[in-house]
Amino acid sequence: MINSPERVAPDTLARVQAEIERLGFRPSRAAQSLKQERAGAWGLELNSAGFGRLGAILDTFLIELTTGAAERGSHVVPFTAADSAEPLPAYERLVASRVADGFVLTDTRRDDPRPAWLEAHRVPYAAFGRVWDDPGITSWVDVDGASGVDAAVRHLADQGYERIGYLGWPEGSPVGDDRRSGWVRATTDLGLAHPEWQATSTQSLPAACRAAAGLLDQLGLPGRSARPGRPGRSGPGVAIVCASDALALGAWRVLVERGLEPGVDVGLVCFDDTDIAEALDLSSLHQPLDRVAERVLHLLATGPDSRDPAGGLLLPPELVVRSSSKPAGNRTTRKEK
Amino acid sequence: MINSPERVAPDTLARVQAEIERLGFRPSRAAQSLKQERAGAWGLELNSAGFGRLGAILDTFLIELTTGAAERGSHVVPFTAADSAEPLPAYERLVASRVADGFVLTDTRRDDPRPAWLEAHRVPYAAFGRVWDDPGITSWVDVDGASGVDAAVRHLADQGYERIGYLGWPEGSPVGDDRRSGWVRATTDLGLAHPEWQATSTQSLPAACRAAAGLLDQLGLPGRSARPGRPGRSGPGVAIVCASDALALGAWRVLVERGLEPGVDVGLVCFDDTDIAEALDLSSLHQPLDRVAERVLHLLATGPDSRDPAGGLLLPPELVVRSSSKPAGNRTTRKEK
DNA sequence: TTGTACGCGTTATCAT
DNA sequence: ATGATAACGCGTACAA
Repeated sequence: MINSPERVAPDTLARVQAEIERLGFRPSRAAQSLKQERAGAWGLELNSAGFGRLGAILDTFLIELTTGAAERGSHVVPFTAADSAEPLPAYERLVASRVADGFVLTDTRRDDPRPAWLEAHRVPYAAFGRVWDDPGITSWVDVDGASGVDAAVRHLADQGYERIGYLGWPEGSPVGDDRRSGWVRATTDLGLAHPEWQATSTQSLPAACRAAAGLLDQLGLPGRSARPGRPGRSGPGVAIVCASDALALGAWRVLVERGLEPGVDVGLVCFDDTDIAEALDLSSLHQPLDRVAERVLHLLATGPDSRDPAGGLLLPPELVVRSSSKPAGNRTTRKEK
Repeated sequence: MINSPERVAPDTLARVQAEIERLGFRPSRAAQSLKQERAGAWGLELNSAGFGRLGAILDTFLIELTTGAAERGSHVVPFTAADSAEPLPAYERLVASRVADGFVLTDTRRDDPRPAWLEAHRVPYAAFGRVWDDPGITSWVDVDGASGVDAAVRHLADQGYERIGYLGWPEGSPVGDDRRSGWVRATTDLGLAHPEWQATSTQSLPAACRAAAGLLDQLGLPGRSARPGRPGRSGPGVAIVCASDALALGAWRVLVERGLEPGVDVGLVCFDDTDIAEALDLSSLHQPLDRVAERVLHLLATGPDSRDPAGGLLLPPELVVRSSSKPAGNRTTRKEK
């Protein structure tokens, strides 16, 4: 009766509604789950690695996911795998005890055992991050790193920077290679290609600093000693695009140490738009996590769209322009909060 | 039979176990919840403010909480309040539909409506963060900011720093005032008290930089220009304790801009031990989130301990010593990863 | 249009 | 020691 109000007399409906209000009645989730044979919840594996790699991204994603799920009458159940190298038992438990109807995958990687296992057990899932192992799997959403970096390069070029280098992760990581390819593509298109203007580093700060320092030297940047009077510019504008906020922090540090100001002296754009980017006022590529969450939940609810067998969905990140990509000439005020 | 194996004949038990294995039987969580009239889950409100203020702390806390809950056979159900200023309806919904048996509160604040509401409705809860409004409530765990900062000051004094300033948040926030009191206490105890050696700032970087610069001037620190040859030390060692990693980032920037090296030239210790502290190699006060989570879950499971009516539990943070609090003389190697 | 009865999967109680 | 049964709260199919 509650679930099909149109089949009931108006006055009885009103009477029932009144009682519901009066008693504060809410259906019991457990009883609903039992009857409907579905939990009304999606599992989300929390692995410290994921939080680490994604920086402050995953917590925002969790909020979006939680909010979106609530709008669709579901919950998110976070869980951890005892051994993050062997995540399957944890998934199996949740499925077997029917705590989760399906899963949201994050931190997808090469040789990820989860998609195959979930397919084999006919457990619904949707991934934030491409499913790299099987192009036939389309149940994912990801952020288009290449087009993001491409846009960053074009933005820098628009701002007048001409010598645009790239500070990325060592080759081999799918995400890193994807992002780098955007730099290659855009600099080539713009006639600014210099394949040697790149450096790689892990996420560790000392390594990032070393890599950034080397890259800046390559790009022909004068050290602090060479510019005592701080003249406007010392040649064609130099800029760096970084594959992550952590790398950008290293580059930022080197700039500050050399007495250079991000933006004015060297352009800097990074990926992920975490707290760090905001704190340092760095231009950054912001991932549309709300739309990712929406899409993931949609995939979960409906299954991969059979009309769209082409593949998963690639969402472009949005470039948030801050002072680190504004040359002196282009800005009105400086360092105002 | 499963739940009281001692009341069953050994051979039948074995037979049943074998079938359980063979069939892969797992009790349905929904049916259990229905029968036992408890959800087996604890609600956790996710508000962007909390994630913001706590920095990268809350995501780690969530992992600890999730892991700990799993060990006790429960789950964590994250949820968001549509209007974070009016969180109660969201709590009410979860209670009414019996999705959560109780709640973990974070981001407790003055005039927090949640504890009173939960008490009134006899809903179990435990807070990470003191319940400021009612000293009679003991269902909380918190990190002892005062003793943490106290320890940081003593550590700096041990390392030979003598002029120890404090960079904190504006007065009025309970957490900030608590941390500051540790500085007051320790400097007084050590005979190093200089109430004027403090500055306040919000979490924003420009503000933090301004405050840090002013504080350093007060502490009598020479600028870069005054120490061209970089002599070992230019007077009694200067150090700053910061109320957060964000403030420390501001202080760090000012130091680097002035050509000073954290630790060698100016001691620096901060609170929270987020990625930033680790990245910049800053000594930091690490919150024992695993123990906080343990205790919160314990409180939830047993209710506030009636034998311990004194109040909640205050856990001391652990000082992680990195290069930013090691004067040149005390260190063996520098800047090694 | 309204009422009733069954069953979802467990657990606990009660006879056997 | 074991097997049968009721009830947890809801949704739905079917009867009235």
